[in-house]
Amino acid sequence: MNKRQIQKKKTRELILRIAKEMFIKNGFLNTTTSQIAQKAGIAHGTIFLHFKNKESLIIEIFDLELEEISSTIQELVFKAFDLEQLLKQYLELIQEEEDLFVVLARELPFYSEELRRKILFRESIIRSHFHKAIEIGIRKNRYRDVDVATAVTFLFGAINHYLRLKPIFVKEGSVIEKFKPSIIKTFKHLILKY
Amino acid sequence: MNKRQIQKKKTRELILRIAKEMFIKNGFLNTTTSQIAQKAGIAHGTIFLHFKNKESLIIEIFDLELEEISSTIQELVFKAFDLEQLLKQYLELIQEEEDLFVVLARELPFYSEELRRKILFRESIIRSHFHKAIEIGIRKNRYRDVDVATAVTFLFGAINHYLRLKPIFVKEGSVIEKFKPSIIKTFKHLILKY
DNA sequence: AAACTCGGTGACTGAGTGCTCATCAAAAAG
DNA sequence: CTTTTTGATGAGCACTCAGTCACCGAGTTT
Repeated sequence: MNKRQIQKKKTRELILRIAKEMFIKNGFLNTTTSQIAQKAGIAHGTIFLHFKNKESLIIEIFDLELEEISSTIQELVFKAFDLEQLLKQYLELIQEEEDLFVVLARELPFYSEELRRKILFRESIIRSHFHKAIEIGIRKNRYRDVDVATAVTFLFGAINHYLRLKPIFVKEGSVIEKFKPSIIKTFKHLILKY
Repeated sequence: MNKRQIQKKKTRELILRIAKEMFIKNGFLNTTTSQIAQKAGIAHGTIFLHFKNKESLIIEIFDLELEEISSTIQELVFKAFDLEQLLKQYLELIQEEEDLFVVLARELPFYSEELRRKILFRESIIRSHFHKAIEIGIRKNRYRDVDVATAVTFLFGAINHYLRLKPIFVKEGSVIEKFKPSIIKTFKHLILKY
């Protein structure tokens, strides 16, 4: 790898890093390519030297992210095949660093078919892990015999509902931190036998 | 009221009606003022004769809508002070005609402070009704002693989750209709004693 | 019937967008 | 050292948007 190739790779990675940062902070639609270029300290046109267009830029970022989160969750499920632990660790995971997926999911209806399909695919992966964990609890006779798919929707919906509102409440200084433990506690309470 | 004033009022109402229709269909951000004017058969500039800007247009629509839904829900709670019935009727209500609020909530993070506050206010009204209904169930010893606020979030989250995905699934022809009864059934199952 | 009023018009503005391409300069090749 | 290659540049393109304003003509008043 010569000097030119190294520089090129570096610029490419810089764009990816800055773009991801800004997409997370402001969403996809609210981030302009000019802003990305400006913050990265490169020319506007450089972005389109490395990526066909704005969409293929986020798709690459999303795919990298998907790979990472998939292996993380997979690991998580293997380590803790128990709903409560899984739930707790998942909440910590998405709490720790603002997740690109969560931000993208907010703008879901406005994206291209391709990106939407990818986002829903990621969602289905996470859902399937919760599904499995609940199913096992039922089989072990620890959980009530509920409709698993709907229970997962409740769970997922509550988490997303919280994440959707989080940036607003955080900005307004309201305390919503107790939400995390209470989600775990309540769902446990709801699903455990007596 | 002379001819001119009648015409003016008529035009104003036409704009409100068409705009609401289009905001529901395509969202606020994806509807242009030109589109509204074109569909209403008026000049683009006429809109700004009646409303200061695009935002004050939707705010007026939203306020009218809020008034209507508030009284409807209030009535609903008085008629059926029981969670299952309330839930069922609420789901039917938002199912029947695509709700402006639901559409707006999808774009929530991208709006002005004022509009966001209004949307969250409407949300809090609905939540409080569910809250009340669950609390009563617990007091009557029919429901399990859960954390009510979180239970409402589960419920609300599940409904919103469904509504958020609905337009996508409907477009793709997938069947999601069984979701509505299963949400009621599962929540009832989760919250009822034994 | 003339003068005035005022709601409606739509070409226009200017700020923004994603994206392009002639040009440049530094690195690589000869 | 000279020529060629190539990544980066940024002014500028075509386009979209919300919002403006000089003008028109029907309605109202005198």
